[in-house]
Amino acid sequence: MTEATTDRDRVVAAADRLFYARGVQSVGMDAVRTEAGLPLKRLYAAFGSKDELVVAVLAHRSRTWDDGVAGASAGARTPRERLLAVYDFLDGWFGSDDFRGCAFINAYGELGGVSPAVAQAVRDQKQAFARYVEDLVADLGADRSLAAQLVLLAEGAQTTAAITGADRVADHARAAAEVLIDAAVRRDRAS
Amino acid sequence: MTEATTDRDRVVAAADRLFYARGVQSVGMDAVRTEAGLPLKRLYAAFGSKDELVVAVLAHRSRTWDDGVAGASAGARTPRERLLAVYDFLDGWFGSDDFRGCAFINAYGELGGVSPAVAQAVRDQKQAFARYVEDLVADLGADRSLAAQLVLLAEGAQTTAAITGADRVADHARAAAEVLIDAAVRRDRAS
DNA sequence: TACAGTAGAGAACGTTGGTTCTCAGCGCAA
DNA sequence: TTGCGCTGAGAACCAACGTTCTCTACTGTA
Repeated sequence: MTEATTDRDRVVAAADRLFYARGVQSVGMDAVRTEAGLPLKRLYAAFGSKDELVVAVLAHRSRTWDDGVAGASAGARTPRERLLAVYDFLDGWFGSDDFRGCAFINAYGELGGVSPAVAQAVRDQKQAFARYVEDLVADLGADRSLAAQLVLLAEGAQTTAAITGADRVADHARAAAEVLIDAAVRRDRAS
Repeated sequence: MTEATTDRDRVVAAADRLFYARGVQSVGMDAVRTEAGLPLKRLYAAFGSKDELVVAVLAHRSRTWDDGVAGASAGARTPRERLLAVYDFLDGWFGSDDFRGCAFINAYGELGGVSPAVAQAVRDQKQAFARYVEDLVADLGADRSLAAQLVLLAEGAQTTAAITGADRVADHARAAAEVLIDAAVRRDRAS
């Protein structure tokens, strides 16, 4: 059981690297096997099919995202700071060498139309993030629609950073978020 | 030459429908042929390879997007209205039955890592849109960073609407855009 | 040493996909 | 009418891929 878990981890890590860099369908199971350094038999013992593996990779990415956001907001003291920490997290991520956009958005574009399991996994992740932002907005005492707006900025930043490769994308998102938060809080106080 | 042009149009329209609904790599050339109602020979006479076809489809989408945005802003009188018209255009698009996100973002996620031609086509489209917004922001007399912020909202709206299927996504983007525009104009006046 | 069970490496299998080729049928000039 | 070039339909071809199978080598045990 211990070895099986280790196999799963190794395969997921390898597949994640390859899928993220090249897309899912451009990567054969043989490439995954080579990257994981495992015989095909053990790969298929760990995951019965490529579909299963894709879903497992997305689940792993989901945990990584949650940890990253949580880590970035660790030092934040107020809901406002915790909200803005999301964009700081994005900023760090965008700067990494292998950054190629949001793996969930990429997977959805590639497989969402043909794989219900993938589509669902992506929806779950996006819903969880929206929920996270909504809770912080609620803590802030602002209107729920602020959360939707802040989510749009985060999503847009991810695709824009991936495609254009521009730096300062996260800065723009953060600056916009500040304006929106302040406006929402002011409106809230006024009413 | 006339027939060749018609063939190209038919193939591009057919491929666009299929690629957009299912992703590029999930659609075989045979399916394109069937959808276009053309013999394979004429298909390959019009486009030498699937890669060429993909690029042509993106170019076609680009024109469609430009026309859509231009059409939505036709009745707008001020730069502010023209900027907000972008989100009205998105709103109408999000409501269409076959909506499945931004074809460029989808293509980038699927093929950007392996096809330089696709990656470039996507970058070109996004850059053109950014330019369009920048020009309007300049007309407005606001700071250039406002344009970057408004682009993020539009991009985020497209992916969020596609994945979550929520309605009112474009409304949230538009509302946020109004706040950002007003704040930028106010800041501009103050300085 | 002899043997049973297992694990690794990669061949093999069946399918699919992109691309090319074949061949039958048709319009048309002499 | 006869032959010629072209067109359409789909078979054929080759490569790649997901998945399974085979065979060899090795480990541990009596």
